Amino acid sequence: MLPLELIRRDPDRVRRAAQLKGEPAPVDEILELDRRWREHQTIAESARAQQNQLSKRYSTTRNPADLANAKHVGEESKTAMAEAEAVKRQLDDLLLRVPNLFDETVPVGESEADNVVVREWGSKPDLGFPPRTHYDLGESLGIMDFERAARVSGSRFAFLVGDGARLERALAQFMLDVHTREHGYKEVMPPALVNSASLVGTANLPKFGGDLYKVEGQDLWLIPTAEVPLTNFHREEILDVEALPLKYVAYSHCFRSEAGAAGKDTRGFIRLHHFSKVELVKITTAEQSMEEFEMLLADAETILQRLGLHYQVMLMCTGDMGFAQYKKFDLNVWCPGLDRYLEISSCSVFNDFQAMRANIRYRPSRGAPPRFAHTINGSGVAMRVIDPLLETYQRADGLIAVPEALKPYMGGIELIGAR
RNA sequence: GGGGAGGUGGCUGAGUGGCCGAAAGCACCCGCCUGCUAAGCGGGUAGGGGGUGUAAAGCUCCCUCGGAGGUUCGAAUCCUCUCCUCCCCGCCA
Repeated sequence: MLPLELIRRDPDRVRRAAQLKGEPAPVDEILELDRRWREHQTIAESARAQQNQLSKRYSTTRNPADLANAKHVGEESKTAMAEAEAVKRQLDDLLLRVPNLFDETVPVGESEADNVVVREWGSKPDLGFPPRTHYDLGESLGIMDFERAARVSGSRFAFLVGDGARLERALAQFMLDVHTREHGYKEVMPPALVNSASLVGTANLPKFGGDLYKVEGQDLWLIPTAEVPLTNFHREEILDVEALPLKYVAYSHCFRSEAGAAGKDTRGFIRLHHFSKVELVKITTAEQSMEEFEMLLADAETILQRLGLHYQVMLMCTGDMGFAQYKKFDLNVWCPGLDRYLEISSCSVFNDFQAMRANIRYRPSRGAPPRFAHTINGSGVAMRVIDPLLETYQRADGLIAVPEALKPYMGGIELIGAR
């Protein structure tokens, strides 16, 4: 969230940022509630101060008049305090609904049409035959099964079978190895269920609960991404500045109910209720965060480069970047069969927006007051990288060549789908 | 799931109704002392919020001893609920 102090001092800046992001921001209500909260709090606290004084005096004098007065102002303070707390609760709830500001380098725009390609790597492959889609290939090779998944679970689920399942395992292993051995991330196996406080921390709640699966009757939710447990790993902590940046990588399963998304990307291994990915999370100082963000993006790109997949780096515009993000890049990988780019990674920096919600701080130097950390995350990368991989490495005979980087992880096989 | 013991500051740990935002120790910081270091001596060091202040500092008030309620003029301390940790038993991948 944004500091209340900032909203007080420069409400226009907050309003403008929200407007350019296409998000509502209850700035006027907040200012009014803030005024009322402070008013009630002042009354309550001065009554309380009187009560403390009288109580203290009574403890030595045992004067019945002090006791009576203490009781009286005690009641006054209780009433005013209740009022102040009620207002504060409303205020806090609204504060959680104010979108983040954005970096000055973010292009202003309304939709994905205004996003900017900042660089490309590789080029569209020329297969020399009409390319097939990954789901066509996957089903005919028997490595993806959507029909049975629909029967077992419902629409938008998938089975990976045989070499397909092995490919997922190989990719996870490969990505984790690169990030832990070469990029210095610490591997984590996080819980897939988290409580609502964690989801508030990463800003999935209170606004986006509809996208999540919740366990009935319990304060537990299935994670939509490992970002949630990884970022909240240090919730309510004051970190040692020497330990920063903290870098974590996790392979996890992700669950999204994707409300309202019906009709788009209904075919293929694309928009599933349950998928997996490798996620990168960093916790840094304010000074380091932009540099660490660029490095995290490069770490994610490394995976695509090693896999030999053509991609573009897309800088998201204000209208397409989301509620919590301060700046965001997508990595879009070319899919010859789908004949379009598919988002395989999304890398974001949040500044202190999440850290304020999750209360993650560090002490810049000994004796200095704690400051909120900056958080960064990105997919490194999503398992649906399988899609461009199948489509890029398909052969005219319908089999899939195993990319060099994955060969050590695929048990020596050269071709996927060969009997 | 059943029975028992606990959750206090950066850490260890005392505190069972007011003199406690909290002893003592460790760690850390400043100073003294010492040829240097160590030891010793003196002092300091929790977080959040309101008011005041151009701001930093300062001054002042309030809150916080896992969390939420309650009793009381007054709660770390008493009561209720809840979460978490540890030990024993049961069950289990």
